[in-house]
Amino acid sequence: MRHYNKCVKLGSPNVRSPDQERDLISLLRERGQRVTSQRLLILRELRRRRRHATAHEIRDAVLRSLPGTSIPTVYATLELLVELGLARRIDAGAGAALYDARVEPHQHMVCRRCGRVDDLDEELDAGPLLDAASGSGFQPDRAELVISGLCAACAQERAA
Amino acid sequence: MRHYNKCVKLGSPNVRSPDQERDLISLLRERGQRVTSQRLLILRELRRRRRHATAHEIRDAVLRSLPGTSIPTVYATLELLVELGLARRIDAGAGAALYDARVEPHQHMVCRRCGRVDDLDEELDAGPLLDAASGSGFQPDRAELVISGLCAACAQERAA
DNA sequence: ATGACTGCAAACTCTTTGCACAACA
DNA sequence: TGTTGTGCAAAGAGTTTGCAGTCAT
Repeated sequence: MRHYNKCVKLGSPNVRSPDQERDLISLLRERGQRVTSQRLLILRELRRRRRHATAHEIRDAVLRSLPGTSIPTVYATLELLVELGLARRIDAGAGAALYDARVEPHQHMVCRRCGRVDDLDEELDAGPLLDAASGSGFQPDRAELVISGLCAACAQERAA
Repeated sequence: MRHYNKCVKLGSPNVRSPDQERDLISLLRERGQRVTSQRLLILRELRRRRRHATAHEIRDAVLRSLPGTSIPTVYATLELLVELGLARRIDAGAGAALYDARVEPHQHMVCRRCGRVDDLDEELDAGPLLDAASGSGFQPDRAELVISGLCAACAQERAA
């Protein structure tokens, strides 16, 4: 017999206003899936950050208001959010995967020295590429551009 | 005292004709680095494959002609080849990193179901993106586009 | 009440590191 | 001969899996 932390109930004072997560709630109900405090808070934390976050960063943040939240739950929830179209997963280099609540199209710049990832809000005309992909029998879903190089800080350090 | 496998000497019958790796040899000599049979064979194996390969696939292939080749050596060599501009590293999804001897610009399609990675030989006009990146202080190095979706086989299976 | 979800522990994979020996130059 | 490179073992990081117990519905 093992000892388990109790889950925090939905009515918990830590999960007061799920107004911001209405979209998640209705998507979950549509699919017959449950609305849990973990799911609400993980999305809230992801949205609160301007920068991309790793699963572990999200977990640390969620732990403050929802102690006991486990890493497997964070991973499962982030993957669920991606599936629901409420988050994006960015594979930048070998390290940890990044998650981002900004789902509107934008590109990323990855520093090859410090690993920093920044957004690049510039239009990308991926149309011809997607057409070419379709032509080969592939069913394209989305296109993601990653620009690698040196971030401003690392470039300056290296010049010195 | 530990027991070590002997390295295979350069003159080994397994590394007969390094003609195809002349570029690697001269690059190494320029930098004062050594020409080893591991480096020659790893590049040869990488070039022999039409598809991208993981470090472990390369190791398995190299092991046949050069028993004892170790994983750390394969990783170090692949990274060296990338640094020398003779190979490319592709980060497609969470799994293993892929390496590719095709260094001329081309894009990749990743199947979100089976993980298959295919080349897409289509021009990508990343100029404006790179300019925008430069404008923000970033020093762009290269741009890589990954299109995710369903490969032909998986799309067909799913339709059935 | 019941089945989906969570926490926990541990396994798994990929990659990197430290050190002793080997081999290119 | 000197120093770079390699093999080996093991550590490290990130992620996934199995199972028992819990909570939204």
